[in-house]
Amino acid sequence: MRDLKQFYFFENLDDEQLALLSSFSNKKHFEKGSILFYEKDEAKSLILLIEGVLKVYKTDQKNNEIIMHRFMPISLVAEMAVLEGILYPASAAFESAGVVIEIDFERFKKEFLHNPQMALLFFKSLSKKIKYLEDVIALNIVLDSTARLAKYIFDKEDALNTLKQYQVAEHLHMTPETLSRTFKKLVILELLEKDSNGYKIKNKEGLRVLFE
Amino acid sequence: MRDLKQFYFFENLDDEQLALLSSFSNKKHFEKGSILFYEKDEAKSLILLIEGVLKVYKTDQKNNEIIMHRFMPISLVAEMAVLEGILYPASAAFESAGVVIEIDFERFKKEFLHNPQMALLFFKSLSKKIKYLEDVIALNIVLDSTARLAKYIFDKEDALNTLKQYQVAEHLHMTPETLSRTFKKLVILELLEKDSNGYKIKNKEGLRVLFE
DNA sequence: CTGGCATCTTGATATAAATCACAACTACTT
DNA sequence: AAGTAGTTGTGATTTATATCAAGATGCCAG
Repeated sequence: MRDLKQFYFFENLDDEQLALLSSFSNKKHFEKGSILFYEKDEAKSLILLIEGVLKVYKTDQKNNEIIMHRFMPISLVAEMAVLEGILYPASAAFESAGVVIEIDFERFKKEFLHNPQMALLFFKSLSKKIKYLEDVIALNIVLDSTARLAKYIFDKEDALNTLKQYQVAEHLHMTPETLSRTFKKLVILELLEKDSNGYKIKNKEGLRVLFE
Repeated sequence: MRDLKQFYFFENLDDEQLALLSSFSNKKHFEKGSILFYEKDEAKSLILLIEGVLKVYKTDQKNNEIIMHRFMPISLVAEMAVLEGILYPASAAFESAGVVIEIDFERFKKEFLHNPQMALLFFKSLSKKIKYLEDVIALNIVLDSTARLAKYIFDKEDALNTLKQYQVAEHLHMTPETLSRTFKKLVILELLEKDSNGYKIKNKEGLRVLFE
């Protein structure tokens, strides 16, 4: 119940509502690499990611993973499947240890959907995701790899060295080799510098020029 | 009011509710090329596209248009801005004559958000858009231009020659030159044939092989 | 029907990024 | 401390697609 409250989604619920919600919610822990759901599994619950990094991906015929979405806490994951009552269109796996809360959707619908405040929160969560996807499109289809990396660094200044480079490469839809070369290029341009902890921004406005 | 009812979104409303909704809704007609809203305009209404083709785009420093989204009827457009109460993050223009219904969001929120059925419809509409965007990502980032065109043709068999080729090229994020060459390739592979009305599918399952 | 503008096609060239191959570095594990 | 697996860096090569430049086709207006 405390876990539910920490999620901005539910912060406006009173204790009674929270207790009700807890009665059909379920907290689960996962290890790095474990699968949250597989493509074509049935979707019965709303899933809130509250800890860890979760990737949603498909595999093509050559067994390449296509990462559709990478979720950080706190997010609502793959709500489409539950809302539409269809099977999961992709698989989800943890890239770190993680924790989720599963909320039984039938009960949720019955008990909470009439609450306008709740509905509005839900809308916002979805539209946030829409914005995220639109950004992914703008980032990946329009910009070249240097610009993509520059924008990525610019946006995540603080969290710059939290992902492995090959994960960043996946996220930016380029190969690790290209990423490595692109980092080097930005160092040569004196926009970044590299020390024992990884890369650090040296000239933030210079980065901006590359993608705007 | 009849216009509202035709939108699947509202088909479950009774007459009283529809009348109420009409009282703060507004139907507007637009000519080809006209602007529905500009980037940084204030968003006060929900916008339903009920006729025509609407593009949502940004322009970069070189004045290239980046098309974020192309809407066909019947869609809910750019709801994020209203939901979050922020300025439009992109501009929208009609590529054909068009009709929209604008619904005052404040009133909508007050009158309808407590209706669970309505809320659920709203959710579905948003999640439909999420799915669309995920498809755009899967289509454009992962597939090469031949596969993109094959999938496009496969999905729109009937509406194959409704857009100009340069519009299709935009949609598939390739140049008209590349599109032309790719069409030719598919004809050589005997998956398509070309007659006076344009291209026609000759081997549909053959097309599928290219993108699956 | 004819000139003129849009669009589409085709060819030649340039370029960004993927791929392939392997070397260098890092961080665990026993 | 050495060995192994996982990660990152580098060079050489290939590939897909964009770009540049012209020509061909279609299509409307007078």
